[in-house]
Amino acid sequence: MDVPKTTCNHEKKQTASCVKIVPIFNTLSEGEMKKVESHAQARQYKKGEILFFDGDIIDQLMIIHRGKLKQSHLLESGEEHVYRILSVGDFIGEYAIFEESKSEGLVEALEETEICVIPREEIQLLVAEYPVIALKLLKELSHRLKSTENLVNLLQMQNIDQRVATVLLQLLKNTSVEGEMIVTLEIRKGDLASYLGITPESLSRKLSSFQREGWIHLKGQREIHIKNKDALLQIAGGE
Amino acid sequence: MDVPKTTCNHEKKQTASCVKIVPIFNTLSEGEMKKVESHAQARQYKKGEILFFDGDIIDQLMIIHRGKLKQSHLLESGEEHVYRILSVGDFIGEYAIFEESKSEGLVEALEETEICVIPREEIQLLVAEYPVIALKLLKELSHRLKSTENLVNLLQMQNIDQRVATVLLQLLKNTSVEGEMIVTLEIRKGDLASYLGITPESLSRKLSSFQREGWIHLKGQREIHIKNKDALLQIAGGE
DNA sequence: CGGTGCGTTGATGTTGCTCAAAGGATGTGG
DNA sequence: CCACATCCTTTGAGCAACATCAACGCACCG
Repeated sequence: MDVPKTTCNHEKKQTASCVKIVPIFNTLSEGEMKKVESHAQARQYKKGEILFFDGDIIDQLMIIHRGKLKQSHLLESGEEHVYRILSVGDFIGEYAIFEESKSEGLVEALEETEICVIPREEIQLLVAEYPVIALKLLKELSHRLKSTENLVNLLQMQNIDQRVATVLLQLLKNTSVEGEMIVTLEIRKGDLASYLGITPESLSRKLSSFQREGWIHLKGQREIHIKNKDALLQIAGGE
Repeated sequence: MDVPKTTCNHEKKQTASCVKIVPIFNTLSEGEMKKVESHAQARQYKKGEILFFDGDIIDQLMIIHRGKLKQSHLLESGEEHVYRILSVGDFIGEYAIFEESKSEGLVEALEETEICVIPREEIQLLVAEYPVIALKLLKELSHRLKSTENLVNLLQMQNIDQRVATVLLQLLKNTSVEGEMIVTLEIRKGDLASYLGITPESLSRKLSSFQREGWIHLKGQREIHIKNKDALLQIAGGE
């Protein structure tokens, strides 16, 4: 069961710029990259396709080349807890470098997505040959750990206003262009609510109330204009 | 400000078994360990001492040799959000391997604690010379990431019963001996509540109610006997 | 013996979840 | 290109759960 479950799984031989785009490898020399590429394989998924179900065995490193993925925990009750959104350059399966491991939770394509796949044995060889890859992975993992700890901090906030204000400020920092006071959501609001550990209804209400106060302006379904950053900062409180 | 802030900071020259005990290094050969040891320095802290305040610069890898540390985010409001308890073999400052970084949050000794300190430049040299160390670090970080994602999943649960039941089961798995149905808390309940993102009062009430139901039995301030694991499993729900 | 830090318990109020229904957006097939 | 179906979001009303505030108990330590 080491093959991702998909309803439609196109194998593509063209691994072209797949490796070059990725932070983990992009400092290697031209020749080294060629070598890595020879081990990599491209794979494509359509929006809504499931790459892995909870418990599926993962024995390969997978790096996003194009598109977006969503990682979530699925509870028996049917609830879905989104805990990570992956974009170009992000990867999953790093644990497979050491030992066969199982997917904790669901991995789903949020849009047309292309990934690079490097089997376990191959990545082990690569890491052994180019120690710098291990360092790159290490740095990447450190970053991920930091942002996950950030999410923990956010979730430990007891009231919703803080969480929503904080996440808006984070999104503003991470996804908007310099100085732009516009947040563009790359996921639906329901998923954002799940990420925040609240119900979609509560998120909707909170955003409406923020808008009523004049802190923000909701435009369409995916755009949030920040009108009063200071107010949000104050609500977000510490950190 | 690269010196940890402490009220009482004993430097000890005896780095004896400091390195050997630690998972990151314990697969090195005798000679290699000697070399690592020559770069390491032991440091001791008393219960309640603060190793780092939020924003302090960290440019060294620090590995716990004896004792326990607590990492938490401190909010302006005065709230403390505990997100990690470190025991023997755990480390902080792994990010310092790449660049000077700031402490996110507070690091405090929960009891008499001794750590191994390896300055940034030295750990960089060691990693360059022994690539296996990078792999060890990588594995360790993967583990940490997993458990942090676990915490996220726990915090995204909307009702408290689930969180408390889940954490009890986790503690049972991680801290108790084989088959023993006893959880021994290594932190005070207030910190556990913070970890769970709830108030100490709520935790106290929930534990009382679990006891009333007969699921658990509270003995003293630090011992929780699990009387009905299945009931807890059912409450914990999915995952 | 008095002080301090932590845990428990009680009363009360608010927050945010639940259930339900309607409004928009998006996509598909005729 | 429109009509319909489906999915997502919003809004409303009611209620349960949890936070807050406050007082008390208890252990540990000087």
